[in-house]
Amino acid sequence: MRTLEHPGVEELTLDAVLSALADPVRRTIVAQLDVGHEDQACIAFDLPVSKSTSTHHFRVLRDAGIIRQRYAGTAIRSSLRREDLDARFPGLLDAVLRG
Amino acid sequence: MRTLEHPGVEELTLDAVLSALADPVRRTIVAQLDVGHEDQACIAFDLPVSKSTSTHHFRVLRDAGIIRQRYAGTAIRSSLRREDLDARFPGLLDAVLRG
DNA sequence: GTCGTAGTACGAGGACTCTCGTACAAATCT
DNA sequence: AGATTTGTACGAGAGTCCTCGTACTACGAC
Repeated sequence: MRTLEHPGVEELTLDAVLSALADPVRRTIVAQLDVGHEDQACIAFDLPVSKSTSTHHFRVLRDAGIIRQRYAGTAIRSSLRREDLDARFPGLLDAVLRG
Repeated sequence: MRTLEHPGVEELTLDAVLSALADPVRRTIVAQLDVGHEDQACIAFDLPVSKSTSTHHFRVLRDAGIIRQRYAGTAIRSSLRREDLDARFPGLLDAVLRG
C-alpha cells in the first residue's frame, strides 16, 4: 500500500501552519473537514480550482501537519489533525474555523 | 498633523490577518508590541531587515488591522489592536502569540 | 535657517505561490 | 485484460511577496 509523509507533532511550525491557513481555498478544505466530510475523496470537495491545483493544496495542508491523509483504494481519505494542532498551538484551529 | 489609514473593525478579514501573521518578521513585531514596547519608534524594533523593509511590514500589519499607528513628532507609535482583533476573531491573536 | 531623525515612495531583483493542462501511475471494477 | 477512477509529476505562465538601496518628505532640535 502506498504511504504518505506526515510531519510529527513536534515538527509543526507556526510559520507553516499560518502560511497554509492563509489561503482561502485551503481554509475551505479545512472547514469542510471540520463539519464531517472526512469520508470524501479529495475530488469530491467543493473547490473552485482544477484537480491538479487541489492536489497542490491538499499537499500543503498535509506538509504543514494540518491534515492527515491515507489511501483507501484509488482515493484518499483526509482528516483534520485537530488533537495535534490543539496540543501544539492551543486555540488556533478553533479561532480560524470560527472566523 | 499627518494621519494614517486604518480599517474599521468590521472591515477586518481573516484572509488579511492570517496572511499578515504568516510572516516571521511581522510576528516578531507583534510579539514585541505584546510585551509592552508600544512607546518605541518603528526603527527601534529589533528586526533583521532594512529600514524600508520595516516600513513595508508595519504597513501590512496596519492595513490588516492588527496594529494602530499614530505620529508622535517624526516618529510613529504603534500599538496592538487587541480588542478589535479579539472582537472579530476571538482567541486568534492569543493563539498566535502563544505559539 | 540648518542639521539630524523617522519614516515614505519608488523601482528593481529574486523567490515563491497559485493556477492550469497534459501525461502518467496505482488501484479498482467489469 | 481492459476500462475507469483517483490522484501525482511536471512544466509553464501570471501574479504576488520580501528584500533592498536611493532619493525624498515631514518634523523637531540647535
